[in-house]
Amino acid sequence: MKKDRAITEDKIYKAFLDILKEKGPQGVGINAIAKEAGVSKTLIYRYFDGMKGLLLTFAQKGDFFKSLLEIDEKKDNIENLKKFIKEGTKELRENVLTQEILRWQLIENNEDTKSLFKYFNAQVGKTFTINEKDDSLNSAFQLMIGGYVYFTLLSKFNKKFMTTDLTSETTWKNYDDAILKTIEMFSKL
Amino acid sequence: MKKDRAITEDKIYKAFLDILKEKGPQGVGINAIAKEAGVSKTLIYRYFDGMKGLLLTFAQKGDFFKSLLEIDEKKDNIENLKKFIKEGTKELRENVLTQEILRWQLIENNEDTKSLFKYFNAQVGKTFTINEKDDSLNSAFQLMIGGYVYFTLLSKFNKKFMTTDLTSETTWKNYDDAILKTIEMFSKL
DNA sequence: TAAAAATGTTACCACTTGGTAACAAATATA
DNA sequence: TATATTTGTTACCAAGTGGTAACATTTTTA
Repeated sequence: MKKDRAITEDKIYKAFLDILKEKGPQGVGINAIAKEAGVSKTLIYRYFDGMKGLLLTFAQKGDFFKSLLEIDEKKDNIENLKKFIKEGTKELRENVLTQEILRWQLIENNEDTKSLFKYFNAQVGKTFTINEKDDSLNSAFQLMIGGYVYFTLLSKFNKKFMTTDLTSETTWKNYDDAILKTIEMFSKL
Repeated sequence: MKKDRAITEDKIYKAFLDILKEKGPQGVGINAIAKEAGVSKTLIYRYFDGMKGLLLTFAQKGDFFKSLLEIDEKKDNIENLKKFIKEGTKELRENVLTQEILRWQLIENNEDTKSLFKYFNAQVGKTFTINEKDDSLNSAFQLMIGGYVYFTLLSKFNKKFMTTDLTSETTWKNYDDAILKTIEMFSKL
């Protein structure tokens, strides 16, 4: 049998990502990862120092949130901000990995996840800060982004929120428009 | 030893509520409940038909969300709506049980939780529908409520969101104000 | 009071969890 | 080539999971 540590490490890491994407944070466990990777779990401890190290590697590689970073960073005028919102919300709904990390932060925060959340949130902070001038716009904006995250996560298990269809593309467009409209109104004050 | 089924059922149910409040959805398990109640787990199956029945009982009793129902239902004018928002958000931040059910909906949806979520969401729907007229106000309002829920749940494990302090009372007041302000602006269109 | 029914506990089951020790096989080094 | 070293698997461990069967005790009914 051929032996290659680099390949094995890759198999483990890929298995971790796949499980996180498919089963969410609850599915991520040593046994499950080893099984998915088709490899003995001993190697996860030897090469990654277990779950803790695996999450640290994940955090440092920063495989999440990448496409958002490519968006134009200039958010000083309304036009750029609009574009940023549109791209950002789209990215959020498409990037399952990012969704699962956000979900993760809602259900636990221990020694293992500590590093992951720290790196992730630093990344979010760098990307999502807008203006410090208007305090009420800032709050309104935060709430709406938070709401967008909430409904995105909710849509994994629920097709509807009250009467709103979370599977409909129109719903998300309405959300986008509502954010843009709100920002415009606040800007005209 | 004294034997009384009613008392035992109560101990089990209370234990379930306590665990859900303290440990969240992940802490809720047959063994944990039996231990907390100080009772043999066999009785949970005999009296409640296991987890499934326990959640059904919970759903039907409707111990969640109760204080919100006492708020004046008239939300036709701005003043009443404002009051409703203020009371509603306060209730959300104080009612841990409601928070944990909301959290639960973000991480699973199986045969056991089905009934619970159904009853709970029906209750939410009855309480939170406002106006069907203005579509963009509705979307904006939903997003902000969703954001409020998101940050409330997030605050259990995270003290901050970006630069915002989620433990500060001022933060939540800012959120309240932002919602009210947004509603006012939309109403004046 | 005697029999039947309801209530409760103990002990077990098979399965999964994270974690490690012992060993075998392949690769690198001398 | 001989010997370390690295890579990998198997087999185990203790603890925890949901679930049930067998048994003891108390309460109710006849």
